[in-house]
Amino acid sequence: MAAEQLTIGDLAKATDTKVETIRYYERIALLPAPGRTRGNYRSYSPEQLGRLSFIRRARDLGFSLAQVRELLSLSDQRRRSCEAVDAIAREHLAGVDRKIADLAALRRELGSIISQCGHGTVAECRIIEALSPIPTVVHRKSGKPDLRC
Amino acid sequence: MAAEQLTIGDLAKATDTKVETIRYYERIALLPAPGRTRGNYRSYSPEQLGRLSFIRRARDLGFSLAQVRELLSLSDQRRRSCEAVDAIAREHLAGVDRKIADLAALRRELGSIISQCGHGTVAECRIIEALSPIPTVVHRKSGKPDLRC
DNA sequence: ATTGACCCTGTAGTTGCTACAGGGTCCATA
DNA sequence: TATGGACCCTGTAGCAACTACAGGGTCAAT
Repeated sequence: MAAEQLTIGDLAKATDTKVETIRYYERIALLPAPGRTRGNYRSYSPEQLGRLSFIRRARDLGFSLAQVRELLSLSDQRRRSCEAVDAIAREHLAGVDRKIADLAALRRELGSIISQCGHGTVAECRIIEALSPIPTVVHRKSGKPDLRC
Repeated sequence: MAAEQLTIGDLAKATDTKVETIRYYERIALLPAPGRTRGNYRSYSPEQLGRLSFIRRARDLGFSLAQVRELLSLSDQRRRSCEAVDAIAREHLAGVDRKIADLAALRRELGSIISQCGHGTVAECRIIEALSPIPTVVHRKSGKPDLRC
């Protein structure tokens, strides 16, 4: 392989990505199909390494592949205002904030359920109990049963 | 349909679950196959409603289907100690804590990247820059490129 | 010549649903 | 009695974002 060129394994090591994942990115056209060697091995330029690093970094930060795709296409239009880039990042940040809030609420509830466990038998277990809301079943004369927790 | 029996739609409404999801739970044997009416409609007992409620509540609390399966099988052994139940719940709680910590770290990093955006052109955009660590090329044996901004 | 590490394609699995397509059933109303 | 609409049935395929083979080919060193 020529001096500057890299195998898929090199790329994988450099970016801490599985070889299969790189081929997957190629299949979904996130990475352009690289050249091939005489033996039909993929042969990457350093530029492709940069592109893959970008993708992996964005993925590590929790951007979806759709967002990554958009960021990549924006980053190619160097003279444009970076407003759209900023918007994507802010939107993602808001999503992360929502997720944190949701998990915090969940954590509180889970913690309180666990704290009630008296370590007795399953029959008396408060955890199981807390997970078993019994919905009331009300059969109405003129229609479908009305059921709620 | 007999007095106490419920259709799949009743169950869906009562537990805020899609009909397809209930059939999916049956397919993966999380719910037992119910009886059928003459017209081949699924016919559920209130007991099945309780089981589905349990599943949905646990899912809402972030337990995986594998964990739900385990909790369900434990909850059937009423005379056992609830140690195992407690362990699953605690393990899940620890997982939630890890996720919160990860997201908080991500949030900090994302926030700092965004704050550096000068709102100029894409060429000068710090967000894109922060996402584009240029890895050192060539065949390295150990370590990966420094992907920090 | 042989080994072993690497590469190739293609397909199927993962998790937890969700969305049809193409039919059948049930019941109230005209 | 016919018909319309709401509900139900099975089966299959799709989503994200990979991951894991199977069954082979290539390459460099010994």
